[in-house]
This record gives sequence, structure tokens and C-alpha cells, in this order.
Amino acid sequence: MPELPEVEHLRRTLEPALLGAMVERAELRRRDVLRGAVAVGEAMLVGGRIASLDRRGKELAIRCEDGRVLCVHLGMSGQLVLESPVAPTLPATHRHAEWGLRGRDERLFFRDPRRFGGLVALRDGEALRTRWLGRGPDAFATRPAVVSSTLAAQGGRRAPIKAVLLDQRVLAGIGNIYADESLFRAGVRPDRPARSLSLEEWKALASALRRVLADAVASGGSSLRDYRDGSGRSGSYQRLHLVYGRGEEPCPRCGRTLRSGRVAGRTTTWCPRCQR
DNA sequence: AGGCGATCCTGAGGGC
DNA sequence: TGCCCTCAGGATCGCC
Repeated sequence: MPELPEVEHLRRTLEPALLGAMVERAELRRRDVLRGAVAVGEAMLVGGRIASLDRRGKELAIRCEDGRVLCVHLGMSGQLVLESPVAPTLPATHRHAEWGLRGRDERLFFRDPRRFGGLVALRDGEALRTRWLGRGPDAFATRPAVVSSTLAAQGGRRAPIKAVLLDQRVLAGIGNIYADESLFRAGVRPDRPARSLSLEEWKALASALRRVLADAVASGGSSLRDYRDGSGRSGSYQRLHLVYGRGEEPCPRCGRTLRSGRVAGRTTTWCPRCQR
């Protein structure tokens, strides 16, 4: 389940290969994977030269020198991989989009079995700026002090703190895995109403988030099932998960059995002793 | 208006 | 072995 660390690692693995590349041809096998009121060839960046790969939260934006932007959402099972036709790294199924680059054998593929992800075409950088205004500051690229004050500004809400962490309009990039991992490290119960947190707890949460996201990016993200980077390689941060997916196992800190339940509509795991 | 449940989709995994 | 049911979840929509 790609969240911020997976998308950031993906961005880093694709950037050196894609910067300056000319998009020679593109094929969209499933039209409904693409959103945006732009003709397909134009949307798929055909004829453009890639100028940058940017990220905000879980969204990746491929920008061309002519201004066009194609946003990529991985959703739950999305993959964006540069692959040699003679050495495929991914299954041939569910490849909804393909790009060919001038002078290159490798092709870029967007693969997404569950289709919670997709592509969004935008006319220019201004449209991207407007789009990204709708979501909060990036949870990783933003200084912890600002993350802390951004979160604390939500301190009036009755919603559980986990729902606030998952709300992309507040902070961009956190999903189920990194919400549970940072709440555990901060010692905060996921079902606590946001308005019950103290300033100290907001600070602890901001610094736990920073540490978890930085470690996960450094590990190449978490690969539970589908996630692969731009070269088709898995991440390894799943080995460092302390609570996510470990319901009924002993707490790695105190040994008490980890509890599992639904918070904010998501499966959530926490330690009833270490998290208050 | 904020919070929450339903919805989309496919494949894995468990039970029988 | 094979079938069927449940579950996983990001973002969006509609309801209360």
C-alpha cells in the first residue's frame, strides 16, 4: 500500500532515468484510468521532454518542459516501473498505460490491478499548484515544528487522532501503516479524540512521524504485496514495522499482547499499555 | 459542518 | 482440489 515513503522512493529511483527524456509514444489501454479533460496523446505527454518529477504526499507529478503535467496516483496496488522488454520484472496483466522514450529500449509502465490508482492530466504548473493547494503540507518535506503546529491546529476536532493523520487535507502522505507506526512510537492511542491531545503529545507525534517516514524512505518503503520501486525492486521497511499487521503478537516494547480493531474505518493495531 | 459509512476493485487466504 | 466468502484499503460521495 503505497504511502509517502514508497512514492518518494519511487520518485528517487525514476528521476535519474526520466529527467530529460523525450516521450516518443504512449498507449492507454484502459481509458478510465486517465482523468482530466485533455486529449489522450496530450495527456500522456507525447512529444514532451520530462523536466521534473515532483511529489506531494502520495501523489507523483511528471512535468514536461512545455508545462504539461501528468499526476500519478498509485492507490493501493499501483506500480510505475521502467522495464526492458526482454527482462520484464512485473506480470503482464493490468498494465493500463505504457510509454516509449526516444532512444531507449526500456518502457515505462503503469500497472494497477485494483485500479484504486490512476492518472490525472493537467494543462500546466498552475493547475498543479491549484490541485495541491487542496491538500496539507507534505508530511516528510515539512519541518517537524511546522508538522507539530499543523496537527495541533486540528486540536479542536472530536475525530480520533488517527482520522486526523489520515486526512490528506491536514497533512499529505500518511496512510494506514505510517499512522499506526508513528502513533505507537509517540505513545498515543489511535482512538483518542484529537482534542484530548496535549501540546507535548502533538510534539511527540510530529517527531515520531518524522523519524518513521525518514527511516521508511531510507529502507525503500514497505512492500507488503504489490509495492515495487521504479526498477521493480521491493522495499524492506516492513521488517521494521513494530505494530502494523502484528495484532495478537507481543508488544516489542513491553511484551503485552497488541490489540487490533477498527479506528477511523481502518484496521488499527496498538499496544494498550504503551499507548495512552 | 464535521464525522462516518458505503463504494469502487482484484487477489490472497481461510474454511469446508 | 476447488469453490466461496472475507478482507485489504485511498479517495470520494452522500447521508445524518
